[in-house]
Amino acid sequence: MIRITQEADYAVRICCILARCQKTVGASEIAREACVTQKFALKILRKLAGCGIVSSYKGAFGGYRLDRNADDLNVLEIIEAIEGPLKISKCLDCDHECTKNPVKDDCKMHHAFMRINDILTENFKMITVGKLNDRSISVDDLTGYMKNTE
Amino acid sequence: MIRITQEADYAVRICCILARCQKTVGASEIAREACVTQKFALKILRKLAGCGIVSSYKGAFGGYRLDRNADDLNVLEIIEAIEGPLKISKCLDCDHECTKNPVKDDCKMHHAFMRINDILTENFKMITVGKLNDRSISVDDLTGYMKNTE
DNA sequence: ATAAATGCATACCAAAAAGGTGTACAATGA
DNA sequence: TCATTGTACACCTTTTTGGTATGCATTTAT
Repeated sequence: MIRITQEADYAVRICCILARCQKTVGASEIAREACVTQKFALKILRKLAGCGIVSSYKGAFGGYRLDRNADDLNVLEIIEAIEGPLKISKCLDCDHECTKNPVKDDCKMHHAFMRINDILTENFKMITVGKLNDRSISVDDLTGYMKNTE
Repeated sequence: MIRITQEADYAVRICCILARCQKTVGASEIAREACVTQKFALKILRKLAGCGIVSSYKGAFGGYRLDRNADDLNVLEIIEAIEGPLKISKCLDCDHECTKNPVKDDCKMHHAFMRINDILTENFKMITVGKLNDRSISVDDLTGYMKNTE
């Protein structure tokens, strides 16, 4: 159903929260802020930590801290940290295998999906955590002018 | 995982096949061409028929026929015939309810997702069955120049 | 040292969605 | 009138999603 997962959605929200805090925050507080259970927050935070988006600190007064500048951290990175590389079709999973069509050049849909995938990728990349947190920014400014991939 | 369903993928392929045939084709032949079981093809074809994309004919020598001009039938319509309206986030499902955030204007992600959704919609709309079938068209021509939604 | 506070790793589970099948029926046309 | 086709709908199985449980490892305050 071409849909972002709840987990990735939470991940973006969590990054926004951490960007606003600018300090180490415990998982329980993050979970409360993001309206998600602590267990689930921990699972998400571990994935973000694994990709170098957040740093984790153990022990008393430990927690997580955003490891990146809010304006350099984009939504694509966060989504891919949770869901893996963005591929809108099985067709794009492996370079040498199209759905029911082994010859890549014979599968026009492969090219079509590849193009849509690029467009989606580019646009997620343009939305940064900084922009999401900036309440003064207008909807149209979120992705900026569309780049033509040509 | 932000992915087109296999069913929608088949649906597009089936429309491409029907566009090339230009005649009434039985479900069994369609299924064979699309490399899918007949039962599943029938399910897909019924959805396409329900949306007026194909017409169905019962009885001996019955089958399905594309009810639209290949150049006017775009991939968005086919996907939506199968999966329903394109909504990349739960956030967009109902106008008055954002995930864990009842006040729409407080949910920046709502706006971000809305914008991404529009971009995706526009681009799927630009890919027609005619273009997919036209072997002389280049990858870059598939969606044409990107429109800025501004 | 040691206890409390925290994160880590892994396995597990339930619900939902995706992908697909079975059965019985209805319409058509040769 | 019967073979051929589609229709309707309920059902099933597998995969993905969303989330939990358990036990362990690390850190810091005291």
